[in-house]
Amino acid sequence: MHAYRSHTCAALSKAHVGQTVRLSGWVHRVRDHGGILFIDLRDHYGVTQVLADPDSPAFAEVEKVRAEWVIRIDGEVKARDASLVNPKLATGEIEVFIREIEVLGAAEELPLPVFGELDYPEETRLKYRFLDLRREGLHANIMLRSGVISSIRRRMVEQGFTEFQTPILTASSPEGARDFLVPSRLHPGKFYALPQAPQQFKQLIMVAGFDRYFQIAPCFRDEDPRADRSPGEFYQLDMEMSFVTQDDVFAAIEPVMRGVFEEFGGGRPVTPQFPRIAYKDAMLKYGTDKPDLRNPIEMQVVSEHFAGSGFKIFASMLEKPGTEIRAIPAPKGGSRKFCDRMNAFAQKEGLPGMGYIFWREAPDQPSPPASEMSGGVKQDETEFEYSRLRREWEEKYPGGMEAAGPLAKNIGPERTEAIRQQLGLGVGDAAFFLGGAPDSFVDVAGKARNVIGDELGLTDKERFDFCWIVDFPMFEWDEENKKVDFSHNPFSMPQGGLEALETMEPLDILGWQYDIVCNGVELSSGAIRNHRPDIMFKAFEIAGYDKQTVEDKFGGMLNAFRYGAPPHGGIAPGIDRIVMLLADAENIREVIMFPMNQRAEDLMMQAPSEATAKQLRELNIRVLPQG
RNA sequence: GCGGUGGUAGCUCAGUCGGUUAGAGUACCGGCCUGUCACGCCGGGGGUCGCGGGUUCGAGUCCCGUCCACCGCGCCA
Repeated sequence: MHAYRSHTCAALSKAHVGQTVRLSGWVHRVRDHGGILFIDLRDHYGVTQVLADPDSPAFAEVEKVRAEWVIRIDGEVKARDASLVNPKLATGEIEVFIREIEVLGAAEELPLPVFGELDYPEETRLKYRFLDLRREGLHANIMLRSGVISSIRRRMVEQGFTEFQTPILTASSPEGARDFLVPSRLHPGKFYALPQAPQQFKQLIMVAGFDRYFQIAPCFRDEDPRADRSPGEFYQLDMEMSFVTQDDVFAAIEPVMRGVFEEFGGGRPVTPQFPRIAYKDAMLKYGTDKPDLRNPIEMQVVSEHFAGSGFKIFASMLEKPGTEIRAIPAPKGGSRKFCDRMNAFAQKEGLPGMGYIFWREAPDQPSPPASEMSGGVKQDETEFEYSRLRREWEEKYPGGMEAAGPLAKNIGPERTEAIRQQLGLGVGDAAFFLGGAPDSFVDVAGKARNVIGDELGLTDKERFDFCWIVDFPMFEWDEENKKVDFSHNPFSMPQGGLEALETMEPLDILGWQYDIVCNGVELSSGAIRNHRPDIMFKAFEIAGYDKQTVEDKFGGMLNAFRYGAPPHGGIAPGIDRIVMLLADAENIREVIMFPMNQRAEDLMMQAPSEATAKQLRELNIRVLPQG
């Protein structure tokens, strides 16, 4: 028999009854009844109940084991009585009667229990990551990650992509995030940089004629982390293809993403064909360029209903150029309580507030509360005002519907009704209104849309809703430096090519740039690249970089483009975020085997750490005292 | 760098208005228990209340400072 096991802890069933078997694993749980003792024995594959009683020669030894000891047992497979079968266990129809036991690895008192799915503090979990990884949830997430990556590889290879490795020790990139630097021993005073992405390499691979490249690529950026952004390093499905348009890239990657989410999404529906949403439309309808499409709410422009209206704040706002009033419809949000809560939310987010209207059934008797129907009019002078308003409302809302909220009163019934019809709302619904220069409120509008969708239960959580965000602007106005700058990737091809750059208003030029968004999470950015030096110089000129600067910074790639570069493009979906979505994880550490903490430290390996004097000497490096 | 929340037993947490010897569950140790699968019952050990200072007759609790963790902002082409 094998030294450690004849079967895994998931392998035994009724078919093995009567056999003598050998199992090894961790003691998951001990239940000692004195005269009989049960152990749930666990390995990577599953759990098997093993037991002993005084008839077993090993009984005295078995009584000594504790949680998380590693043991090997020999014993015989017994069927359980029908009443004793454990349906929660794959091996629940059998148990193994222990004849012999060997302790392979004892365990001290645990700093972190493996049994159970309680939450524990990050610090403990990271310091004892090997224990945390034994636990069911995290263990499953890591296996999921592995499955996702091999599925991606298979799908890419099936489509004719080839995986290549690109350098880890490379040159500092002048644009983008902060680099990790690695000192060069052979070149005192010089440094390598870890790649922020294999961007330039993959473009060079296209110039080199390999046509279709991909890589599960490690990327390094020395920036502060977030819950969904690990410190320092992360992985991308980096891919690039030649002789393609934007449509070709979509056609290549969309089935991979959809396939992976269908394969690992646990049956949750996946968008059959990813809709394409222009950046401009996304900002308008969703208040963000990474919309959660599970949320059905779409915002609309309603400026016309407020221009010249009795609601002076918006009316006078609209007299300034570049301002707008936008509405967030909130189906089923028609209660004062909810509306007030959302108004408070907007204020917490730094806006003066968020006006609202909500629609409800009109009371049978024409006696709406003074506070709603008559606005600021005092109680004792309302009688006349009342009946007039009442008549107006009843004419306008024959179904017995009335619009409540201060805004409705201020703009009057016609405008209120026009808004209702535009937004397609009815009794029980509400709408919120934000005004001003869109830049000043879209962020809050986008957040409010999320909160409304969540609170009203409009957002279906059991789905994966994908979309492409396309037509990103090539340039944006950099307020800080008072100049035009690239808004995303400077290496993207502008739509319209050189002619657009030469003739159009820079801020109106769109790029062949695109994002994949799923459930409000930006999974990746990509672009059709600018492979023409002349167009590149022109684009950089618009952003204020002269020819020499471009030569100095991107000489390597530019030089390659001078010797026959194919049109090419690609994208790079983030592996960690894909797995997060599939695992329903809020934190990226839940899908990374050995993550660092919020301060970019590895508490288990004690990284970063000081270098020895010898190491520093070899590298010609002196560490400055901390000031 | 800034803001928010937190730090009490190995672990998860409670601790009232500042007042007796700081508690519970779990883990650990001992005892009982032959059908449990979060086994049960009895008993025991275990504390620099993150750290430093202050107010007070008296501080886990209030004040100041500081450290640590997480979350967010800045940052992330």
